[in-house]
Amino acid sequence: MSENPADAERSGPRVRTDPTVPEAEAFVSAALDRGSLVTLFGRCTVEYDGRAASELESGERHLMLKPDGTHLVHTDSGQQPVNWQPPGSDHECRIESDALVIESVRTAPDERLAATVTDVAHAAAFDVDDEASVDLVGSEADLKRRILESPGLVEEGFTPLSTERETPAGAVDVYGEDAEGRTVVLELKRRRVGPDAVGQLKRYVGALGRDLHADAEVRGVLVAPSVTGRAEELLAEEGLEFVPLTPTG
Amino acid sequence: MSENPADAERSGPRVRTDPTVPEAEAFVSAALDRGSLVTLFGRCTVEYDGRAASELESGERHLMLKPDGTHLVHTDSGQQPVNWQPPGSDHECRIESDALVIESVRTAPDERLAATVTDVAHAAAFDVDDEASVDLVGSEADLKRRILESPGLVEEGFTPLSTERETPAGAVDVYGEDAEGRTVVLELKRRRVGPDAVGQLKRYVGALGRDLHADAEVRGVLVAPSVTGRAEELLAEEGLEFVPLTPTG
DNA sequence: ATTTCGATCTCGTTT
DNA sequence: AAACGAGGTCGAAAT
Repeated sequence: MSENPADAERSGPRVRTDPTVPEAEAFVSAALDRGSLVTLFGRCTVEYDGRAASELESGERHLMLKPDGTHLVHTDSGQQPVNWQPPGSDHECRIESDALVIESVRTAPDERLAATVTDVAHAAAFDVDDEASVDLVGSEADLKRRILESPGLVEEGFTPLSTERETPAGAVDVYGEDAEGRTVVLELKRRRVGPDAVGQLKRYVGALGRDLHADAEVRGVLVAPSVTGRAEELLAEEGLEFVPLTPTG
Repeated sequence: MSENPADAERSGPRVRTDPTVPEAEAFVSAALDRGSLVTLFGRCTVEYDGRAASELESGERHLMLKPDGTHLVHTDSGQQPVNWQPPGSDHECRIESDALVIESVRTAPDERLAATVTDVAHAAAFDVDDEASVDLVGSEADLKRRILESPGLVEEGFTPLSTERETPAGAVDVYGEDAEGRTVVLELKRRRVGPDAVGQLKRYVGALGRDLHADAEVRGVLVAPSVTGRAEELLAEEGLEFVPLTPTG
């Protein structure tokens, strides 16, 4: 297919509605070569093989092909794509048995997604200009910042000494000492936590206890907005503590 | 905006290229009322407030509005949307200061995503017909099936007794006994595992030990394709075992 | 390249 | 509604 004159003139999106399969193949192929973001809507089957394997029978779906290799297959419900291929893949498209096959492949791990589109209802190609990146507030990093600025929020007399303290069990979130000079390990979570975080904290406390003198007392404190019932039991069982605190004031 | 005659005739997607903001507002509003899947491409800013809070400065992005309330904002890279709103939200669109504002709101938790589109390059609405669901192979459920069919894969003489065994720490993946009649707890993972899975297994073994007689010996076995170094250390430290096995033969 | 852990994790299941 | 764990988790930082 030769370049559509209407496309050459404009700088905006290129669009085809109800193209034939050969038209769609030429359109998508050219758009991928140009490094555009490509979207398609139509009836297709989808096959995945790699870390697992999956089959998706014929239905209408929305496909998105990103220039970084991402391939997303969306239905009309759910936040997550029904099928996908991660960034780093190579997109290829071809015609096979009168259908448009779009295949995205990557290595390490070896995996492959193939969408076979029998009816293309719509195709579009966008050249994306986006320099901005998202500015987020309310993460665990914000909780850490809040504690370092106001250590008294954890408890009267708490003094942070390090946020990079390495242990054989990994790096602890915040390492410091209390008013009596006892070692304190903080495990931070931005939201309500379950038993997993208690396990993590326990590993840090144990590893740090072995790292220091045998007679050293190490306190473990979980800092989060709240804890579940099971996590509370585990905390008591392990002699660990909890301080309620949110990432934002 | 009155219904475009070309739209009424066709059953396929409805499309607008380079609409004015009022045209786009009417188009999106009608499509949302119809329960269509709506996509837009254009220059916008995005604001989120809820579980956290974020700002995204002006740039070109792809928006997807699903009839279930999902709102996805994609850039030209990355598998994940740069901003989003989960299913269960209500979409609303309006004009504000010559821009198209699309806001998706939900409660429990209270959160809100608003995209302010200053230039609409493309808008489309699709009525999705998709009955099929994905058929996946290679999950943890497949690994469990494989073990129940061939318990000898775990070890000679292993006998599964239950896959629903409840403990105070939750339900164990597989509960059984070895050739000597000792209780065995299996924790299954479909892929290479880190320290978290060891912690999980340890909780089950501990809970089951307390549940049974005080003198009962409970073996804990992690079944997965492989383990990381730190997980291996933890296994040894806790007296737990590892059996290499993949979900698929 | 691998390991580790956070995430506005999402999603399903069960209580 | 809350809790709990899986996920083809993804993504980023550290090693």
